Amino acid sequence: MAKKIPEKVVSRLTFYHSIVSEFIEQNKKNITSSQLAQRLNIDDSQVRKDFKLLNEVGRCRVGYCTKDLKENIEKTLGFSNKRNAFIVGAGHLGLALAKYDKFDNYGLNILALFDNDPLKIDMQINEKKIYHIAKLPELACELNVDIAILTVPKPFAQDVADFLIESGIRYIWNFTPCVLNAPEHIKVWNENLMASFLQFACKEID
Amino acid sequence: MAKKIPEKVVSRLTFYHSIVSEFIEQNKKNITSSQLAQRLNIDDSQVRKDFKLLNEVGRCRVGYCTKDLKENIEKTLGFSNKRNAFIVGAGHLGLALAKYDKFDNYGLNILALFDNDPLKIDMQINEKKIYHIAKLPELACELNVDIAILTVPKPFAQDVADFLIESGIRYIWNFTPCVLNAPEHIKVWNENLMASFLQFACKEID
DNA sequence: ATTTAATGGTGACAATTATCACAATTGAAT
DNA sequence: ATTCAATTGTGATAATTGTCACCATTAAAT
Ligand SMILES: NC(=O)c1ccc[n+]([C@@H]2O[C@H](COP(=O)([O-])OP(=O)(O)OC[C@H]3O[C@@H](n4cnc5c(N)ncnc54)[C@H](O)[C@@H]3O)[C@@H](O)[C@H]2O)c1
Ligand SMILES: NC(=O)c1ccc[n+]([C@@H]2O[C@H](COP(=O)([O-])OP(=O)(O)OC[C@H]3O[C@@H](n4cnc5c(N)ncnc54)[C@H](O)[C@@H]3O)[C@@H](O)[C@H]2O)c1
Repeated sequence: MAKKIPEKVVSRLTFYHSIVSEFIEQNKKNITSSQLAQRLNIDDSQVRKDFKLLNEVGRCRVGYCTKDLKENIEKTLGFSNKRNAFIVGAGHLGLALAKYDKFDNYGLNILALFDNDPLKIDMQINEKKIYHIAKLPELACELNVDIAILTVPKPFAQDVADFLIESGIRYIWNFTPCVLNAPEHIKVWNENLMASFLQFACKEID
Repeated sequence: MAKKIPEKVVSRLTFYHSIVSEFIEQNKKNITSSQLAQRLNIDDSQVRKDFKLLNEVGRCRVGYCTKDLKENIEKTLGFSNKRNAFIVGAGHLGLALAKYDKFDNYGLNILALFDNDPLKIDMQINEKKIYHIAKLPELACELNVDIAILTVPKPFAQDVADFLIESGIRYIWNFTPCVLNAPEHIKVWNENLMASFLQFACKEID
């Protein structure tokens, strides 16, 4: 195993997966590289190159078998390789992420949310409970969670991150507009919506 | 003008901007490539290469002037080049985006939100009003808006997108897990959180 | 004035990613 | 059976992106 899949390919694979799932729902047995390419606005040879990485073979004049393809993508991206995580900050964004149906299926198990607003404590969202942030160290240890999704307001982001790190969190998926300061052994992944928009804006609008 | 800035560089520039702004708040006059690199966990020569693209020159043993650098990044990324947009779907995610303070500063003007839930109509969020979705065609025309940020639940995504396109929307920033079907002249930009996580997961956690 | 060490600048190279062109295959039409 | 056209597979090539090594510069220390 352990074939390294390039970053961009990973991104496309998730899109292929989504489209293929749709085809399967519509009882379509096959899908061609150009059907996928058209939908994503990319070159069809790109699609075939991607599938070659997965050792997925198609048939001329027919395309790829949707069922096989879907399973292959799921295996490649490791959707069955579950990872546990907490959401920290049960505000609008935190709740939206907790509701996002894809995470559960795709290997990211969100076990609970945390907040410091007394009104929110003990609420349930999508079968996940909201705990007081003070409970996090204990629960992180107990449930063996080392991934946190950070969605608190900007002014508190650094302090909360420090607290998470003290609590044993090793991986922070950062949705706040702060570029966090963290020791080297902590992995921070900044979600960068602004950059995403600017690329959209530059590439597509100018 | 019109120097093309590569995609990855755009992403890093937004991070540099954030960190430099912080330095300026702290009254720091200069910042070095290695300070920036360390914070972002990248190579310091990368930072210098990026700045070379902006024609930003630093001084040996001193670094880059924070004020100049910030202005340069803002000019390069076109923050003053305002674009108007609507948010369609005023749920958790839509409201979180409406509250995200960065957009306004960085050239994306969100003028209003739209929903079909009577309870939400006429509410205000962050000085933006929520309108009934039926009002969208008229307002899009009147306010000259051709960008929509799509945050409705998955089952309605395609139908709503079709409606947006009929209403004159040309650019759709799609936050739903659907890969939308759209005619060629419509630009769709899929925000892909799953891919983002998988990259984080693969690169950093394995 | 001289030395030193931190820092920027840059060319060479390596790795990744995308595009193009076209041969090979094969289902379907005749 | 033969032809045709759609489709995959893939090598060549181009474009983008990242890393490394090392020189040049200069503020600070002596
Ligand atoms: N990066 C992005 O793309 C993006 C997009 C939208 C929003 N955001 C950011 O996400 C963050 C959350 O946005 P939102 O709209 O959900 O805000 P919100 O105000 O709705 O939610 C923040 C939540 O954090 C909680 N909180 C505050 N301090 C806390 C603490 N010390 N410990 C635990 N919980 C705490 C609050 O009680 C609240 O429930 C903001 O930083 C926002 O800028 C980022
Ligand atoms: N791509 C991502 O990274 C990501 C992350 C989180 C959520 N999401 C997606 O974003 C979408 C919204 O998530 P959410 O948590 O905000 O959901 P939500 O249910 O809180 O909000 C959806 C809103 O859309 C409104 N709506 C429904 N049908 C409509 C219609 N026809 N016209 C106008 N408005 C309509 C609803 O009234 C509601 O206010 C979902 O598709 C979700 O899967 C995507």
